[in-house]
Amino acid sequence: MTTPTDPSAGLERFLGAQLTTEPIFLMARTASMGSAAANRKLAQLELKVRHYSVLALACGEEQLTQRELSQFLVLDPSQIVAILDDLERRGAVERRTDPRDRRSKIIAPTAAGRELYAQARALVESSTAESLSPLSPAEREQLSRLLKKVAF
Amino acid sequence: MTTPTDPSAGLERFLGAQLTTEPIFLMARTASMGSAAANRKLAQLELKVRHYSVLALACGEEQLTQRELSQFLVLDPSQIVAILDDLERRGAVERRTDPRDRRSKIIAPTAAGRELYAQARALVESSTAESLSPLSPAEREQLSRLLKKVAF
DNA sequence: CGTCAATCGTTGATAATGTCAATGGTTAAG
DNA sequence: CTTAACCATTGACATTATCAACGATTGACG
Repeated sequence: MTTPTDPSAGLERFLGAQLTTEPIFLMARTASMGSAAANRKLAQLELKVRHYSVLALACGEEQLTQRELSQFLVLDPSQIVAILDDLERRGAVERRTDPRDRRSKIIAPTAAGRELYAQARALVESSTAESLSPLSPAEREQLSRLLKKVAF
Repeated sequence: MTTPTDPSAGLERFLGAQLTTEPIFLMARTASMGSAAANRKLAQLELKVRHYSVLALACGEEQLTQRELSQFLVLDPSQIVAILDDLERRGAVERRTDPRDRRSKIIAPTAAGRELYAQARALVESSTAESLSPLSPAEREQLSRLLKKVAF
């Protein structure tokens, strides 16, 4: 189970580079590698992290409109449309016009959607477990905590 | 100096969502917002983070070939070509064929390039300062440390 | 009540990025 | 001297990002 073209090969020489200090670079790199890894795993369900994220939110407690999805995921509303078209075509979610505001639509998961989410979630979990393997459990907690603080 | 369309508006309702637990999502969101903010600042120098990153590495101690740049930045070699075309056209860097292996080229900064880097760096610093404002100095250190551990 | 501005999802056009195969020049191994 | 591998580059193509416009709906205000 070797990573195809491991990006961290013989780069030790440059670890002292000033860029390595910049959080923006570190975040870009980790996010890039992380989602790439997750995408590889999710491929067996014909999903991408984008779809997974939307599905996850749809399966949550709170009901989200597409507008809220776009804000939460930092994606253009038009992209949400595309993602939902995919998920709806697969019968994983439904669009229900919000009775309290008939302009917006609430995204609701189907039974199959919840099932799909469960499987996808397991894959993502294993993926992040691998990605964060250089960290101790305590450090992973720390990382999540700090990221969450920054993200909102 | 207000952020155009602040993505963190009235999202408190969803902070309990399970997605918020997933590091992959948190990293994607922070990286997305972070680089967007940095790009806005760098725009006044007609730069993007991509260019900044390459320029930064070029200005570092170690000499990098394009191949090494592509690995370090997790970008396809062809994209490095495009970025270097931009930077070289601006007279910020030069491509020098590596005397020890005439296949590869070493990227070297010009005087103007170093000057440009200095300005860009200041902008990026201020951008990350804003992005990480919810964190204490100690926490920022922590975050960088953990990210670096994951990134390599 | 009726206007009018604002908002939502959607579509479509266009730019920016990502991905991948193929090429000429170069190198290392045998 | 041949062959396989590697590098930068190009070009084709897919994915994603960005933005303007539209019909439908809402809320505010006269």
